[in-house]
Amino acid sequence: MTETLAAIISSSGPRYRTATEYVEATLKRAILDGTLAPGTPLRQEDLAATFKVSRMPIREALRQLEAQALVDFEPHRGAVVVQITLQDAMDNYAIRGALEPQALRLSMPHLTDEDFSIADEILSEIDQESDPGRMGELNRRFHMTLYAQAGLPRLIALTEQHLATADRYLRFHLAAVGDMGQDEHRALLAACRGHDEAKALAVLATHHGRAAAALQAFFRGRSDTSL
Amino acid sequence: MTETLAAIISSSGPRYRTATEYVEATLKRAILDGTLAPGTPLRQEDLAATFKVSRMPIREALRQLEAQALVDFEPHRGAVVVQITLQDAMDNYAIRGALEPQALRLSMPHLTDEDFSIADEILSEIDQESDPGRMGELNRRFHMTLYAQAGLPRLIALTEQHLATADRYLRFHLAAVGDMGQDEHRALLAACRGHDEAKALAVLATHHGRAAAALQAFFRGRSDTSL
DNA sequence: AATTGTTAGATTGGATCCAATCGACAGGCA
DNA sequence: TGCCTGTCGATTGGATCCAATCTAACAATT
Repeated sequence: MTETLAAIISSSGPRYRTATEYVEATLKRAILDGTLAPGTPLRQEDLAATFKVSRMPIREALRQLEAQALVDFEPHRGAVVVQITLQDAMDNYAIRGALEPQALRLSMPHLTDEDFSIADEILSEIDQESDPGRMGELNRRFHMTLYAQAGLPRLIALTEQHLATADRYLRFHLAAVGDMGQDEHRALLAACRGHDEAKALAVLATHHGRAAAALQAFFRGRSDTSL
Repeated sequence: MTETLAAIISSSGPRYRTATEYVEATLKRAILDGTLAPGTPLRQEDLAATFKVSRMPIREALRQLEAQALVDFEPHRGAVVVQITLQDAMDNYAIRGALEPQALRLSMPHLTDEDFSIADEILSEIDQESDPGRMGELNRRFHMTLYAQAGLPRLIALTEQHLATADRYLRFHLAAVGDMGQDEHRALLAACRGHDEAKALAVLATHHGRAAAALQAFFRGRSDTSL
């Protein structure tokens, strides 16, 4: 874990205002993209050394991640990256199955031609991409583009957060199915272009249903339901 | 603020495992029930003195509250209780308008007679209650009773969290309307008893719509949209 | 008089230190 | 042998300390 994490750290992107912010964002990315596997214990001392800060910003960052259900905290026993369970995955699909249609409904009437062409472009990129991590990001960006005009920042942020945690499952889905439903993506985009709300919502529901079913199948092929 | 907060602290309820847990739960309750008004600056030193702990557990608790969008953090300027804006309230209604029907749909088929009688009892309590803070809690418990059998812990927790933040608006709603829709509560419960999913979802949508409209009216009667 | 530069106090961010708790292992005892 | 218990190292929870930054008041200059 340490090498890869150190690599992420040095690959400087945006500048952060505080160490806590920086640690939180980096750890979050590492958990979501699988660099930090489920169940990994997060030793404060080790992380402090890796990030070259004291334990305090680490602790604050871990608390924030706890509130986002990305790490589990057990008093005096430390934090671990939360496991991926079939239960949690289904839970996530149920939440997104509620939030995304709402976001889409509110956003659809205000989508612009520019939004549509951005979405088009993302779909092309997905076709050419093979790296699962990057595909997850593109998938998320495609969906969020369609929800972006909902006009309600909290709803949008919440939806994005749950789409992001789905990245953790998406890699298994990809392993099982091989594609991520580009046909449905295109059908969804077409329905949005045509301002056909009913059609768009139906396609979105199908999209979610297929993904959930694929993930269930993946877990059924395994002995345990956690990982 | 200090007196009331101190009262909350001394009114010992459950025992907490760590000071951080305790501070977080107490601050959260104080923010949600209005003891800590929107915009209140949260000085770490003051809170530490009030809670009789050092600043560190305070900081960790504040970070968790930040992740729950209950306090705003500005680097080197401290934390303040987030403002209540019409925008945020509408955002909250949109989120609950997505989550609660989903929770109800999944829970309804598994509701037991005991659940129904618990819900009955809560409705009676609401009738006899006049304190706004306590009414908010009872309202939340009524709704959550109907969602409790959804079987998906994250969905339930997320729904409860957003119902809880609604307590912050509920007092204005109560001030404007005077009652909290007990007729609709009873209609909703009856529909659940009769396993009439369509009816229950329709009543729930009406319930939300009325509440949102009342809150908009309340804000329209004011010069600004924040508070 | 208004604006800008400066400085002191308050407050937070981060580091270091100490105390409390947990886990593992070794040894005593039935 | 199996179980209980006590001790020790590792690790976290919490306290204290120092550095960085912000705010506000005041002085100086135009």
